[in-house]
Amino acid sequence: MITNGEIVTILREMAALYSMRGEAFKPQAYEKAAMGVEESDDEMADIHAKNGLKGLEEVPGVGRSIAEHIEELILTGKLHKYDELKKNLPVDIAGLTQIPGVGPKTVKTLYQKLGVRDVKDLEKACRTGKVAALPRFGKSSELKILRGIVFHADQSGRFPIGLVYPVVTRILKGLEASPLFSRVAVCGSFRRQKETVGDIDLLAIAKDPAKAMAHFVSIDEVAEVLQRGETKSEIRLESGLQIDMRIVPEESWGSALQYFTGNKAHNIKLRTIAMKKGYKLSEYGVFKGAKQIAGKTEEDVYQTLGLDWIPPEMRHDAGEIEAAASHALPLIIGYGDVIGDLQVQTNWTDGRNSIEDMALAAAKLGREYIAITDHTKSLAMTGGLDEQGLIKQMKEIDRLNAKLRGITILKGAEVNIMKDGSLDISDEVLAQLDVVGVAVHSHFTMPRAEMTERILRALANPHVSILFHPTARLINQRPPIDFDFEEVVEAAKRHRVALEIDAHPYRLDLHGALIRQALEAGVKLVIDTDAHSTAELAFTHFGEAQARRGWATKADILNTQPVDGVLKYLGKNQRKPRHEQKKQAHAVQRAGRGI
DNA sequence: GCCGTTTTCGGCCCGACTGTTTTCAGTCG
Repeated sequence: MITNGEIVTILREMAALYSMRGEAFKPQAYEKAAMGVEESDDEMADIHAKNGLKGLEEVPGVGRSIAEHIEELILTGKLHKYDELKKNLPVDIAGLTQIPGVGPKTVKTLYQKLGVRDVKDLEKACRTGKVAALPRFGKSSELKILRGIVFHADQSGRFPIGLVYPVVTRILKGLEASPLFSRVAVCGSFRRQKETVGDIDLLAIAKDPAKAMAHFVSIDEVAEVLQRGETKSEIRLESGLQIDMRIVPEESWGSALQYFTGNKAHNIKLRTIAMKKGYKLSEYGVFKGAKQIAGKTEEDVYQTLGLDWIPPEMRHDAGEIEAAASHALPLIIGYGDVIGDLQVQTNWTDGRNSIEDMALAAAKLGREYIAITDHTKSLAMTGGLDEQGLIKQMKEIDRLNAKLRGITILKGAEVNIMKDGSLDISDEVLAQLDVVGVAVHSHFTMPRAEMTERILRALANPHVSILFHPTARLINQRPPIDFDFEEVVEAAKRHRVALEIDAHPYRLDLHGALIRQALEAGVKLVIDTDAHSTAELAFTHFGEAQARRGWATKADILNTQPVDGVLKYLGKNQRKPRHEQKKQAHAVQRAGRGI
């Protein structure tokens, strides 16, 4: 099956190919369509299977003609038009244009004049000085391309936000402390708290921009200055992370903040709205003719366009603009609203710290309760606990709860879902736990139908309270498992099982679109850190960001409530079966005693 | 090629930086 990613790559190449032919507006159209596919929550193949060509045409930027292209790709895996265009230019366009400074026109010139087909050819051409000899090229163009190639070879792709968060926070603090800047903010995907960030966009106000820029390009960790101007500069840190800075006049702060936060699709829509109202929107403000009518704050930019202010996490043209226009944006959960953590690992299995250390560290962060959820026995590599281990751990938790003040420790487990959907801990022991999380940790590539069955069977166990990291993806490392999310959501609702937003920076699972889908079905969610050390207990922030992107309110997230509320909700999940079990047990006992 | 509270035709987001040009094309975000 062809994936959205593959379709996006082909549409982007088509855009480049048309651009090389000097076509005027097709390139933008294909670019836009690529963006629409990229932002789509659903696979094009699924949309096509359900609603055919019509369904595809509903994707933003996709019209009749591109929908037919996508259909052809889905059905045959090929695209005639693409092959035809490519015949004249049989080169690795996607690869070449990934190199900074190399765009479609450059690719064309390089092929026609030097026969460059891929990055390897280009590197050779650069090293032999052939590129510098081309018209409109020179020594420094050649060097820039070469540097781009070398950089790309050992560092490609995007960084998980959790990885860059400490670095960015530190740099931001440093710049804020400098008297040269009167204001500094991080924009871009970092401000939107996207799961991964490609580079960091800084925005600043400075009395003396030249001096301020000079300071910026010489901060400690800089490995290379890529660009340096009066109002715009780019640097690369030793870690490979690129940081751009723009300095804007004070009266443009709000519109610049808005503009550089994006995302692109969101911005294009805003500009279109501005245009229709007879305004012009740029990073410098909202203008009516030559007169600036808004832009000092982000709020007044949105207001001038007839919109409520939209939280950055929601800005990716997924209905938020329409909701803002009709004043129907939900009041989403705030940072710090989560007061408990329902997935925490300790040194009883693969965590680094003791139960007590984790509890104390969580209390320090202001958490009111945590659930200890160590792995279970079938996950041998983690030293998973068996029934006896869990019973022993419960006693230790009782001891600590009697001793510690200010935090409640709940008894839990991250119970492994076996290949057939059964759980590897007996119901008798599960019944004694406060929090039974279940999760998939193996056999990730099962066919969709089987995987769905597997999860449904696990959720049907009456003791289960939470489905941990439902898609099991690892960002940049492992794709999500394939299952029918709709069916799982329905089952979760039926069995009163909460779905987890795992805040660990490599998981962030569920992601925004799935969160919205779960909430629309009326399922409750929890935000957990999945911490394996005391330091990782701070990950909650990233889970809250995911929840905000998924339009979740405070009421949608169980662990924004005090511990009693959570236990009550989880208990309801278990009460009936537990009650019946007890009745049964009593009956057995009575029978045994001959009563 | 897409799209529509100005449009089914006629528009299409906007601006900075670089390199190499002697006024601007290409790239990027």
